[in-house]
Amino acid sequence: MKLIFQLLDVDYFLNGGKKPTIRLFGKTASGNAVCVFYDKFLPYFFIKPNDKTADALPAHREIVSAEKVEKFLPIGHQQAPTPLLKLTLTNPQDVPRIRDTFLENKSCDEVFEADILFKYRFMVDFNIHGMGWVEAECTIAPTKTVSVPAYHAETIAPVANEANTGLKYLALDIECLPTDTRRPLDPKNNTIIMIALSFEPAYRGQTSLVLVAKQLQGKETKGFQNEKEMLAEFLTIIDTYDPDIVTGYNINSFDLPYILDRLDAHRLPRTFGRVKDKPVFAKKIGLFQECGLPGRVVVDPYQILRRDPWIKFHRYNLNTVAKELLNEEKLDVVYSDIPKLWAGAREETSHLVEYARKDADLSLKLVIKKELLDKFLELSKISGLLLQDCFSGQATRVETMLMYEFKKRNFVMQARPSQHLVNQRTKEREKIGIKGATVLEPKKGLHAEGCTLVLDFRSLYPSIMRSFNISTDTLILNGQAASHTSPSGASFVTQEVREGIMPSVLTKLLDARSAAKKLMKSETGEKRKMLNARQLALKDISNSIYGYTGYVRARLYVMDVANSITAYGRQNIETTKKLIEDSFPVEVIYGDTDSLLMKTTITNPEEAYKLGNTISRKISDALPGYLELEFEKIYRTFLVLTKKRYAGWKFVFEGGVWKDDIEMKGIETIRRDWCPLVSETTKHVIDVILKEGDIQKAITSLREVLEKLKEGEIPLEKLTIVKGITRSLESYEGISPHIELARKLNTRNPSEPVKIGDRLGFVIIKGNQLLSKRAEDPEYVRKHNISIDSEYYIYSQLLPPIERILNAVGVSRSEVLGSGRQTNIMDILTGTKRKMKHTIDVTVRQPQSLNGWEGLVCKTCSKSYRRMPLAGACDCGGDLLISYHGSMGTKIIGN
DNA sequence: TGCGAGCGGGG
DNA sequence: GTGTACGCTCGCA
Repeated sequence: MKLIFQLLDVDYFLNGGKKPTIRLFGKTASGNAVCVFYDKFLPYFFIKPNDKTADALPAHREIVSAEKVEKFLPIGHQQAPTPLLKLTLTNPQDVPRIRDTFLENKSCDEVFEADILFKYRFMVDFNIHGMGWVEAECTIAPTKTVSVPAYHAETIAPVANEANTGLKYLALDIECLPTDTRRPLDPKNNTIIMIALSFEPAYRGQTSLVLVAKQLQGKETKGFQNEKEMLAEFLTIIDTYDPDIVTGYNINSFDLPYILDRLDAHRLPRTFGRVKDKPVFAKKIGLFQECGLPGRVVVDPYQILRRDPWIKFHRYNLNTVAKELLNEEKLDVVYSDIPKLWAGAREETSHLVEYARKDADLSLKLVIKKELLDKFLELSKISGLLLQDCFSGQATRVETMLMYEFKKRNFVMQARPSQHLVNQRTKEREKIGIKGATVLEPKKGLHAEGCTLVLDFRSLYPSIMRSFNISTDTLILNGQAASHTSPSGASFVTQEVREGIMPSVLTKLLDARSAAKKLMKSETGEKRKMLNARQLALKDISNSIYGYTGYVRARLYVMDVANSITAYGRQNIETTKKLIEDSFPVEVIYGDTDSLLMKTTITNPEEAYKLGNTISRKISDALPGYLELEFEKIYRTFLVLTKKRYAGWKFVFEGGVWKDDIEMKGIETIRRDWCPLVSETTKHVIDVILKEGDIQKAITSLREVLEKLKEGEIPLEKLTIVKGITRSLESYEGISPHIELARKLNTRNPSEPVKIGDRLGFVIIKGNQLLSKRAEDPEYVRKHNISIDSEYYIYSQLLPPIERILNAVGVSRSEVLGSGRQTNIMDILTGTKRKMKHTIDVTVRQPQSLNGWEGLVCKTCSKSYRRMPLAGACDCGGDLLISYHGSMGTKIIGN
C-alpha cells in the first residue's frame, strides 16, 4: 500500500544484528498518526585517504565497504572533484570511534560527514524534510514497540506539498508542594499535586482537565488518592489522546523534567512518547534544557519568545507575556501560599486548581492563537530540520539546508569545529577584531528645512553574496587567477566559472519569498497564514546565511567570506552616497549598514515621495548586480543626536489621507529605571522640536516641568520608579534603593513580607542619607506628606536623557536651567535656527494612537537591532515598524 | 567605555 | 546520541 504523510519526527533503533531501522513518525492528510519503518539504509562517512589508509582499513571489521568516490570539498574553489573513500558501516554508533581512530592514527588526511546524526544522514540522502510530505510504499508491520499504526516501507520518497495537516496539541502545567517556599523545590521529596491539561482539539469532549492528587472532584477536575495514581492517569491520557505537540510554559526546564523525576520516584515508566522502547529524555546542556518525547514535538513558548528577535518583553514570565499577547492574565496565586491553599478548605484548593488550569490554557492559547508554531513549521520545511530541532539557533538551520544542497551538487560537508578550534577562532577574532558595517557620521541636529528621505538596500548582504558570487565554494584559496577581488582582499571566481552554492541558494530563497508574498495577496484563511509564515521563514533564513559564515561554531566558518561581504557592504554605502549626492540635489545626512537618509529642500510630502522614487529607480539601475536601493519613507523633520539615535516625523499616505507619526530609534523613552515623568517629558520635548521646530518652546516647557518638580506639584505616580525583587533580600550584597525599601517595608509590616518576584515602586525623598536609603513607598510619602528629592529627579532622572536631545540642537545645560550667561538668551531670541516653524503642505490627520502592543514593539525594535549583527533588510534602517498582528512575526513596513 | 558576574522561566 | 548549546543587563573599575 502507499502511505503519504507529513513528517513530524525521525529516529532509529538497532535490530538484533545491530543493523539500524529508521522510524519515521508522521500524520496523514486525514490526521492519522503513523509510523513507518525503513531498514535498508546504512551509516557512512568519507575520508580523504593517504598512504596509510590501505593498511588501516582491514583493522576495522565494522567497515562493510570502502568505495572510491569523487567529491568536491566544501571550502575553496576547485576545478575537479577530489578522490575520497566512502566508508560504510552497519551501526551508526560505531562511527565516532572509527572516525577518531582514523584521525588519531593519521590513517587519512581528513574526515567528512562523520558527525551527522544518522536520522539526518538518512533525510538528506532521501531528500525528505522535517514537516515535508513523504510517500512510502509499505505493508503493515506487526509491532508492539510503537503506540501508533506501524508500517514497513520498501521505498521512501519526498512528495511536493506545502500544506499542513491538522495537529493535536496538549498543554500541561504542574503544581508542586514545596516544604519550604524559600528553598528550591526538590523533586525527590516535593510531590506534584496537580497536573493541568488543555487540549486542542478536545479530548472526550473536554478542552480542559485538571488532575489533582487528592480526592477533589469537580467540573473538568479529577481527583485521585495520591500522586502515583494521578501520574498513572496522566500517562494513560497522553497515550489515549496521543498529542503531536506537547506544550507548556517553561515546560522544557521545569514541568517535564519534574514529571520524569516523580515518575522515577514511583517506578512508573517514562514512556509517554510514541514508542514503548524509548523513554522520554531530559538533557541539559549548559543552561539550556530540553526534553524529548520520541514521535512527538515539545514546544516551549517561553523558549520561543525569548529567542525571538522581533519581539521583546521587559519580562518573560507567563503573566507578562499573556497580558501583552493575549490580553489575559494568570489567576492570583502567590507561590508561597500554595501549601496553605493545598491544605486549606475546598474553595482554596479549587482556586489553586483553576490557577493551574489557567496556566495550561494560556500556554495553549499562546501557541495556537498567536501562531507561535507557524514560522517554525515553514523553517522546518525549508531547512529540512525536524520541527523539534528548529527551535534552537539559526546556525543549524542554515547548515542543514546547505547539507541538502551539498549532497545534490556532489559536495561533502565540512566537519563541525572542535571546542579547541572554536576557542581558537574566538581568540583570533578578538585579536584581529572584526570590522562591521559602516555607520555614516550623522549631520547632528534638527533637519527641518525640507523632507528627509529614507532609502534602504533591499536584503543587502544576500544581494551582495549574489551579485559578487560570494560563497565558500567560490573562494579562491591558492593563488589561482582571480576572477575578482573583494575590498577586503579575498578573491572569488565569477558566476560564469561556477555559481556558488550560497548565492544559488539565496536566489532560490529570495525568489520563493517573492512568490509567497505575491501569492499571499490572493489567498485567505489557512493558506494565507501559511504563506505569511513561509515568507517570514524565508526571510529569516536568507538573512542568516551571511552571519553563519562568520559564526565560530559553523562548519563553514570562513572569515574571508564573511569579511568580503561586509567589505562590499561598506564600499557600497560610501559609493552610493557619493552617487546620490552627485546626481540629485540632496545631502546624505546619515546612513547605517544598509540605509541612507538624505535631506531635501522639499516641504511637500507628495513631491518628496516622487523624488524618493526617482532616486530609488535611478540609483538601483546604476548599482551592480542584484543590489537595489528602495525608497522607504519620508520624515518631514528629522532630529539626529548621534549614530544610532534619532527621531523623525514620519508621513505616510494611507487610505487617501496623510497620516503622521513620530518614530524614534535608539532614543530611549522607556526604561525600567526611569520614572514615567522622564518618558513623558522626553517624548514631549522631541514632539515639540519635530512638529513645531520651536526649541525655545521645548525649553520653556521643560523649565515648567522643573519648576513643578521643585514646587512638589508633580503627582507621585509620575515619579515612581519600579524595580523587581529577583531573589531573597539576604542575598543582595550591595545596597540598592528598592532593596532598602523592601527591608524598610518588612520592618513596618512583618505580617506581609516582600516576596521574590514582587515589583516595588518607590520614590526618592529629601534627606541627608545615602540615595538608596531614601527610597520610599509612594503611599507612605503621600500619607506622611514627605517631600520628594527634586534635585535627584532633575539631575539624575530628567536631565541626562533630555540634555542629550537639547545638546543636539545646540542648547546647553545652563541654558535649560536658566543659569547661563545672558548672551544665551539673546541667542535664543535672535537665532534663526532656534525658531523655524515649518511648512507642511498637507492636511494631517491626527496620529492614530498606538495600542499598547505596538508601543512595546516599537521600543523593542531598536533594541533588537542592537543585538542582531545583520538581520537583513530591516537592520538598523530606521524604517522598521513592527506590529504583532495575528502571527509570530511581524509586519515590517516596506519589506 | 569596557569587562565580568549573574540571572532567566517554572513551583 | 555519527551529541557538547546562551545572551542580556547591571554593577563596577
